Amino acid sequence: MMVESASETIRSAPSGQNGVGSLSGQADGGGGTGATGTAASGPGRDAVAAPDSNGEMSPAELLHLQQQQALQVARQFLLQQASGLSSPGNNDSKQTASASAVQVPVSVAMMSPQMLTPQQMQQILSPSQLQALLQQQQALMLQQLQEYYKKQQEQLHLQLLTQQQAGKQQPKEALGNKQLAFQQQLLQMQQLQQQHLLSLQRQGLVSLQPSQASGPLQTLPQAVCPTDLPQLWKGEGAPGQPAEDSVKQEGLDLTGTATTATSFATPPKVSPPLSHHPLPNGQPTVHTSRRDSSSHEETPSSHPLYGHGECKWPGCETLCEDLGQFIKHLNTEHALDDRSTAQCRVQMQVVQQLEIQLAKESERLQAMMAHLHMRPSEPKPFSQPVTVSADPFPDGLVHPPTSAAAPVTPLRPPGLGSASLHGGGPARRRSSDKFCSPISSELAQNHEFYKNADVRPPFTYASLIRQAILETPDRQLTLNEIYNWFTRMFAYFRRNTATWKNAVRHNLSLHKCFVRVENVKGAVWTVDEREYQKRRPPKMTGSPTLVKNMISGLSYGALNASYQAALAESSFPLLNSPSVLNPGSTSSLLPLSHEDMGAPGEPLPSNGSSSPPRLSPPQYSHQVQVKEEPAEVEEDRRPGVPLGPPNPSTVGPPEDRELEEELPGEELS
DNA sequence: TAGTTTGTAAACAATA
DNA sequence: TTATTGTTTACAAACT
Repeated sequence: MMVESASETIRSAPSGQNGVGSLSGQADGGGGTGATGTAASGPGRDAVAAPDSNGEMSPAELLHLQQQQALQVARQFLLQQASGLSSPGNNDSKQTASASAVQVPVSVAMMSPQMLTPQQMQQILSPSQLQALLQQQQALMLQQLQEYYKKQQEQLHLQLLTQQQAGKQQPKEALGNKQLAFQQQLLQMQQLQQQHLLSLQRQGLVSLQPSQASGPLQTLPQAVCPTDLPQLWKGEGAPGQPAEDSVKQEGLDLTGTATTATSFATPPKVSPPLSHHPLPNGQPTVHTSRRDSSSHEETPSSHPLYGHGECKWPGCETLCEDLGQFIKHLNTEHALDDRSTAQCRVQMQVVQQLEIQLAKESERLQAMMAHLHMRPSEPKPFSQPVTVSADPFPDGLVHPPTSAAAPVTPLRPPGLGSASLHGGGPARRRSSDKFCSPISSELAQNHEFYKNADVRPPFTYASLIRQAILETPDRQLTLNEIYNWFTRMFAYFRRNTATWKNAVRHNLSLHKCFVRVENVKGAVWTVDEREYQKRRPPKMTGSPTLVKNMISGLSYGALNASYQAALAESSFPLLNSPSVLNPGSTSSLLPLSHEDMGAPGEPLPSNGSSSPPRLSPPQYSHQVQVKEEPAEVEEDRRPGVPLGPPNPSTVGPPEDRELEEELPGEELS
């Protein structure tokens, strides 16, 4: 990404010795707050189609705006439809259906069609209930759809008229583009409507009967289609302006307005083999499906492009007495030519776009439903950390989707004071570090946030370094890996590299809790948990029970894994207690320090016993074996042998005694 | 108010 | 020679 390359640029700049790099880093840090590429490339569907800086709206922007509005309403409708499956509405059809005393469970009502299959519904409801419900929902949805699309199209029509009046002095071509955009918007709504109904039909919620298929679906466009709309397509294909060009233009507009439809940038290069009336083969459009499902089967005298005595070709409302006349009209007016091909392409793009948008909206809806569904089991936002991939964060919950399915809102995560947000000058994070939740859970919770938002994490360098190290199975990292962890986890650390890297190195050297170990591969850094705990004595202001739990939690939470492995054989009384010797509880608490235990009042990880152990005992032993040529290096660097370098042979009873002496006292002080 | 902790900057040395 | 890594000192700000 841009950010990476930018940071690499800074990094490659002369930095280390003379501090030149740090100067550049400072200048960088002081100024461009939030103007980084991270923010721009952040999660977001909002990052699409940035509007022009000029005040006037281009047709593409207008179209985009309208698409957004339409989608918004459609989304609401979808949600409404999902939640209102049996909600006691005031609808007429609903009331008629309620005569059959259909009582649908609330749980059913809360489910979306995506969540509740017809089979499940059949299990829940009796056949009569099911049928009544289906009929009722069908009528309700059709009516709602009708109303909704009517409204939207009326609105469009109004806007179109306004545009026409305003654009009277404008060149005809520009006006044509706008009209085309409007027409396309209209088409999109039609398609959305049809597609929605089709999806409902697929799910068995709506049985698209022929009469209904040709009812609202076909009457709607007609009912609300403004009289001047048919001229749009005709005008668009007027002589002197090749339809292909306008479509290309439109294709560009689509590219600009499509949210994620990258395929629009490359419209189909080969014109699909067009016959006179059918749509292109293989095109998964609603037209095709609808034709297959309804029109062709039951009424051979009908045509998907013909309804209510009108030609349903986009933009054409030519009145045709009968089907024969319509066919004639179709063959003459909509024959295989450039214009028809172009219109067909537009339609294809419309359908494509709608499919993508529908998929996105469905995905969003499912994520929302999933989120709402799991909410009751989510007692406290911060007390229950969430799993992030393989991170060894203590948890026991299902991680809510943080990917595209659930876009991360770049808001300040809860619990962060304003001080945690980076601003000018050095950030003094102690307050936030003190008040914030445990770093692991906080990180887990806001992993995506910190990853994408250019926000300074409210943790000290020491705690971050420790977290980085503890996240690895080996509990050791090279300096460069620590760097990478910082940049990977935090967008904030993708800039000012000289500054924070210096700080990292400084912290590594400064704090005794970070132990440098010579490995075969080179030097790696480990965490001496005991030293880390010493660093900042916890404040035991909670209830006696809390303090007690805290102490016991600390007793093994603060221990390095390897050290625990060694201690497992020792006679250390506390560690020999059943709870401590329980591999499950031990491992689940392993990454926690007193800081991770949270501030007083926060739930202790004792309730994390239900969460699965994060590391298996073999992993501990794996950690033990890491350092091959260590001990002497350690000893002459640090006065006391850290428990970080986990060689069982070097870790012995003296350590145990030391721990036995120090631990309770230091934690209680 | 003094001491501590933390962040930042910088100088310097060792090493790849 | 250069970049990276590691150590150390100094200073300022926030906090205890």
